Amino acid sequence: MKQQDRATQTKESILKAAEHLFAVQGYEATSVSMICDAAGVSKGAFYHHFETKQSIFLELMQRWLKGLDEQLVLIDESTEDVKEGLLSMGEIIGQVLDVGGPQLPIFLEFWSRAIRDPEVWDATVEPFQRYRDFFAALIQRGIDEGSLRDLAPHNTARVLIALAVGMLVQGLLDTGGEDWQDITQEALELLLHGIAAR
Amino acid sequence: MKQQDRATQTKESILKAAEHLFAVQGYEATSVSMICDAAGVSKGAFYHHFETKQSIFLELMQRWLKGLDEQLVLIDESTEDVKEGLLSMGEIIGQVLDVGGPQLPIFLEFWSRAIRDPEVWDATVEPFQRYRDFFAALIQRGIDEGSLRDLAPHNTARVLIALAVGMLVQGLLDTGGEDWQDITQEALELLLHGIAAR
DNA sequence: ACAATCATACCGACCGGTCGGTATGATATA
DNA sequence: TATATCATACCGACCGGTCGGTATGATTGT
Repeated sequence: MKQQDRATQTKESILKAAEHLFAVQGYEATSVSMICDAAGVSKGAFYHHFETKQSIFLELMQRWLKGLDEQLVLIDESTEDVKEGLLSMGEIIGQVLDVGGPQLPIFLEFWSRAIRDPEVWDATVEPFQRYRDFFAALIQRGIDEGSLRDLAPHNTARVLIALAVGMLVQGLLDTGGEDWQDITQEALELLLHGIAAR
Repeated sequence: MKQQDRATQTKESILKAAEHLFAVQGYEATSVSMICDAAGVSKGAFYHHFETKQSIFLELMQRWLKGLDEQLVLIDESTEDVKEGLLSMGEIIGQVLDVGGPQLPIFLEFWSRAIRDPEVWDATVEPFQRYRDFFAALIQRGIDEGSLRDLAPHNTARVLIALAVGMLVQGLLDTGGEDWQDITQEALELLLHGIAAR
């Protein structure tokens, strides 16, 4: 096999092992050695491909958010009706809880880190502000076309994000088998009642 | 001075130092030795009063939640109108962000722990389910007296909690000087528009 | 004397990260 | 094509340091 192929394969197996261990045990509780063992790779290999332990998380986060970004763009393009676009956020949350469920706990860990570490903040929080701006723009569109009340778009977007984040956190911590996608959908409809033009 | 008085004083100074350090640096980043240094106390004293490092956090959490409980009871008693009672949640969030602001980041840290550690879960998450039940009861009251639409009270309560949690998280992570109490108040009014009987 | 309260010294595990060295594929030269 | 040279990928022992926790003795009020 070519040298480069082998290299990327190694790096990929490290990333995969790290992703799994982070999800199951959390970030702090996972040591670099454990990642190496799980990946069947030496510590030297690890530090050949990654500068620090934190850098591997940041790379994982980047990939993860990229997927979210694409979903948002998809919604943006396929959305004619503004209200419908806002409602579709419920689907996203359901998908996020389904697909990325096991890895979501790391977010809590890194949100708390983001408060003190600017590098972590850039990688984990800043993207969410982009999402907020996205929704704010969508809301502005709704106001312009007269389907939404004339509310401050940014604040309203904050409310939407708050709803999403709060639902995610509850979904993580509540052990019961609630269907959070349904609940979120319901909540969005309630909110829309308040936001929609009369 | 009496021996017991001195003992409680020591314990209190340990708690105070821990609370401060946890707030500033986070839980994991704060070592037992640091707490002892800050409290002007030896490690022996620490482990005389607390079984483990985690136990000191649990005690702090208990006290903290007790304060929240009292506020809720206060609202419950002084509330004649259901809608008004729900709106007052906005004030609570504002107060929480004001008073307990510096210590809130620890919540993120322990929510992520709560997912794996049942003891932490009991101390940090279970209380919030009581709050949810509280709001569910309030909503039920509103439905009974006809001021609210006939929606599933538990799910609606979840939405309220989600809003609160989401606002708190954003308040922690957004560096800008937004007035989250105002925004929350606005959000609650929007939601009430959707919930209120027509 | 005796128990509660605290100080000191210390333990063993583990952590993120480094470093000297090697194995192996890529590349240039003849 | 054969060989010398070099760069990349990887190994695994090891380091300084920190951590939560313990064992034991001194002090002090009762």
